[in-house]
Amino acid sequence: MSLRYALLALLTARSMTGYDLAKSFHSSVGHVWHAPDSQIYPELRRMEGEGLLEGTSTQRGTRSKTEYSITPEGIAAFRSWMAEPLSYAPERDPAHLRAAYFEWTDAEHAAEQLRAHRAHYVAMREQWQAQLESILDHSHPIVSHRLTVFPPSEWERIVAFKAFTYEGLVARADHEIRWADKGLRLVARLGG
Amino acid sequence: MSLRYALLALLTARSMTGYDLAKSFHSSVGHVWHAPDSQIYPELRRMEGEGLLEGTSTQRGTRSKTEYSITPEGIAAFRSWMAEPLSYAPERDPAHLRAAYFEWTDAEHAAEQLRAHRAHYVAMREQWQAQLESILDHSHPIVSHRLTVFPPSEWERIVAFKAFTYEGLVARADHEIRWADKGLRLVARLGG
DNA sequence: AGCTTCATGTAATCCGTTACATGATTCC
DNA sequence: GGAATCATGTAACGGATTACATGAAGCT
Repeated sequence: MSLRYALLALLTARSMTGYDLAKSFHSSVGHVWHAPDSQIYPELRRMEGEGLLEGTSTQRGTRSKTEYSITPEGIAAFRSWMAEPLSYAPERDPAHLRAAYFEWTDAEHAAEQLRAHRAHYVAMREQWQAQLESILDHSHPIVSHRLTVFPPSEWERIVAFKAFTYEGLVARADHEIRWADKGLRLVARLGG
Repeated sequence: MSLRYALLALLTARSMTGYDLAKSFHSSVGHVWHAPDSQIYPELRRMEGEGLLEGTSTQRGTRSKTEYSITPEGIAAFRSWMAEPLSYAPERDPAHLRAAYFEWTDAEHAAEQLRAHRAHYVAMREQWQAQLESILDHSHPIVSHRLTVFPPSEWERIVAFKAFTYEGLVARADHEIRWADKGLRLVARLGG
């Protein structure tokens, strides 16, 4: 359900073809809300059908591409989603589920899982940190373009909320890394 | 996919009827991996069909109940899942997605979301903390029963890994609470 | 001549969500 | 007599995953 709002968010800054949108998506909001292309294209179609987007197809030789722009109804839908209370999905955490039963495997396997957990969040942390830095110094292409289409009075808010978001994610990654390290020490102490 | 392993985990300690299993589930593993009854019952059937569980139906008047016990194949499946590397689901975080675009709503709505985020994790923290305490002092009914069926040499590991799991979740809740507080200060500073 | 990028998807399947359904028994 | 608990589910739907598919244009 959030996918469409992530797409609308991008389209508030500029119109794009499905392909460009998918690319922008992967290099920005996609770090917070992942979706594969195979979900993006059909969703754009559906949104067009519901009047949230307007699509203009252009032919170029045999190939066609569709440029999507957000409609006033799309903006209204995005705004009303923004004001709606969020509902929190019930917890479903495979890594912690695993960890709770580590006594069912040996020290080596348990340590391996924890190293994988650590590595995963180190990689995520890197991505999020890179996003954060490019947001703060305005070098992020999507954010910097957004600043050109909105008045300077909004710039601080635009940047601050995105920075706040990614700072939260970086801190979360740090927490997961610390948790994995603690687990590794525990496994080492308890042995196999 | 994890649901069945969460169910197997419970059944490694004792056989139970579907109903009792569902109840145990909600008061233990369910805090890490949520599932509604409507998912649990059919999953048990499927697992029985695959030979991971053995079900014995007993009639009591007009009603019947099925007692499930884990089979050797079930134990093997659980062990092999425990040794398997985990695959990490791509990030999909509605709260952070929202926060990234707070400039699209007013200070009051943004603050409201952050207060809801905070309240959600305060409630989760309480649950996780309660689990943690009852694990550490062995008053948790499911854990304490587990200790009676496994040799004392395993007790330390059984308890330590569960405590480690819930400590991680408590710390995560703390992090989310701090993030929300930081957001509230930011919203207050930037105004509406 | 071959690799990357452009430009789109379809199909099958699975997992999970939501809402609804039923009726007996035991405890107060 | 009424509420809580026992004891199960089914049905419909929706979102996400995985694998696969196609083929041209442009750059080296």
